[in-house]
Amino acid sequence: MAIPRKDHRVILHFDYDCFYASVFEAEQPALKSLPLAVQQKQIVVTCNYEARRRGLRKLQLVKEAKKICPELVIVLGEDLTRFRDASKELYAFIKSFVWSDRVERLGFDEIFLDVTDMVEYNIGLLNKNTLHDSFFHLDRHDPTVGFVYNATQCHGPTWPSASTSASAPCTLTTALTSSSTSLHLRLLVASHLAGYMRSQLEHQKGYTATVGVSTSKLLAKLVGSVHKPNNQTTLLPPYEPAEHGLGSTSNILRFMDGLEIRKVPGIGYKLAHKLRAYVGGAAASGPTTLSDTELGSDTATAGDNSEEVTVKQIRLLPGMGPRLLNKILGGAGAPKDIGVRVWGLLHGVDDSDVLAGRDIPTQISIEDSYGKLTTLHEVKRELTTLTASLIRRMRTDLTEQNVDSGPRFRWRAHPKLLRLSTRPRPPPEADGPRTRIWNRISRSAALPLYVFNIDESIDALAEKLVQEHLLSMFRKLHPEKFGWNLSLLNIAVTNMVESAGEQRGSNGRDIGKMFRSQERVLSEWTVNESGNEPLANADTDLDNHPTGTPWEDGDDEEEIPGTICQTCGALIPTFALVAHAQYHSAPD
DNA sequence: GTGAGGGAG
DNA sequence: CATTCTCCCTCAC
Repeated sequence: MAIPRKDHRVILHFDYDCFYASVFEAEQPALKSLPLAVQQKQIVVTCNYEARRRGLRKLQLVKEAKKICPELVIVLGEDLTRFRDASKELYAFIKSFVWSDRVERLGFDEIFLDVTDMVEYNIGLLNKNTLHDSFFHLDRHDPTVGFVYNATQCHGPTWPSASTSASAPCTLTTALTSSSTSLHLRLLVASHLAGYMRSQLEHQKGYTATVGVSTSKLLAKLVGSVHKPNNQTTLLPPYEPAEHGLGSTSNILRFMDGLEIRKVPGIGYKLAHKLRAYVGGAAASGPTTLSDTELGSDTATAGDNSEEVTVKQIRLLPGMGPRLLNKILGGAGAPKDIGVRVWGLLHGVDDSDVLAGRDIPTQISIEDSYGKLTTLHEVKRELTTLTASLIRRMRTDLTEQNVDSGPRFRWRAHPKLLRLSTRPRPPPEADGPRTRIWNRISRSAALPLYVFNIDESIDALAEKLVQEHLLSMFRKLHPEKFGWNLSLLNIAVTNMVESAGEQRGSNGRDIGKMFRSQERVLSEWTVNESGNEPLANADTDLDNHPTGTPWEDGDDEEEIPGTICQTCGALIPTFALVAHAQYHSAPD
């Protein structure tokens, strides 16, 4: 069995252009020609390119935005439902092109695809004599499905750009035998797939995307952003210095070197700040002056430190390497391997796989921010509103309709934990050089089972959850009777335990089937009075269960004595109650 | 297991 | 500076 080589992977990164604004434009096409901004609270979270042409930027205050562009059309985007729905729809659309299950969503508006198998298959079918008139096969089993393309050149822009004479253009003029050319061909073929998918996305769904083509998530994402919006970029070989003769350098390094460190995914605000501080402070004295005390001081370099620092500058610092990066970036709470990881990132190294999308999230949370939230009465009202939204979300994202005539809904997963977070507003005059930003604080507790009762109204459940759990959690967070001033409330459910159904991975289907038949067994017991086997037996006898079930052919809905399960909403016959409760109790 | 904190869009 | 409203992961305890 061949071991798949990481540097042979072909990865695409899709990034929908100004996604929130595009969702509104797709709903109301008349908006496309107007400057459009999406508002959350006092912030413009994103705006379309009409608005950007007039000088608007992301994350600007609405006040400033209006001043810059008085004719700006502003829509409210605090409710994320429409964005979540559009994101899911586009994800399913993109996924339908891809053969492997390696299609990973990042946030609402980005997708990574591993298209190695599609590219290899299509390279195998190329005819060297008619490359200019090739056919890209999108279906292994139906040779009529696909599109024609010119396999003698890349589709769309490249990095370095085709016009720069220094590097080989993205064409197939060289021998087909060198390793560089084989990578070249893979990326070239992938660029055509990317172009085709972008046009399908635009014409069938009305969304444009910016796409990157390379061999890792890191590189595909970074190179994609070279040509924005509504375009694509392929990072050309050579990817190894040795590949292209003496004196040449890897395009990976040349590309990475030009980037500002903050642009590199994995180097966030904090790490970039530490790196810039080191460049600014250690330039004169060198690496030996770096002491532990110096590293702990956040304020030593306050004020300045906003200078642009590139990957190259960091890489070429005296003594730079994983060890020094560990000293600069390590410390309390930092990952142990931070030095090696960042050193890899600076060199464009990223071995992480494109993960198959999960269909159950690890966490669901709802939050709102407030200008004034100071009384218990207000808090209780807001908690109730948020909780109702959260339960609504749990129902849409964690349940599915049953196919048969058992209970109408079944929970696909049960969160075990409830968490309440708040963010106290920083006291107005606690300033000076020691100003600490107050982050969120949180408390968690077991999530009571009654929230899973589908038959209870959402408002009633929300009221109950606030009264019986969230208020006491709030008191733990804020023991003082008053005097607090909150800028944010967040309620989350976490620690999902999947009840049954789809799992990830190659044999996940079989495991899924097994659990599904367990579900079927349970459902049968809710309607089948004649069954007398103990449920525990059904557990160990899944495979022998008859395929025909009593109610699948008949449409009879008989009235059966029993109890509605507080956990899954199923009607449980009295004799099965104990076993059913055991089924719900979480495995350790 | 809990809560803080850093990363992402 | 974070700001919005999320989601994911790792760390010290």
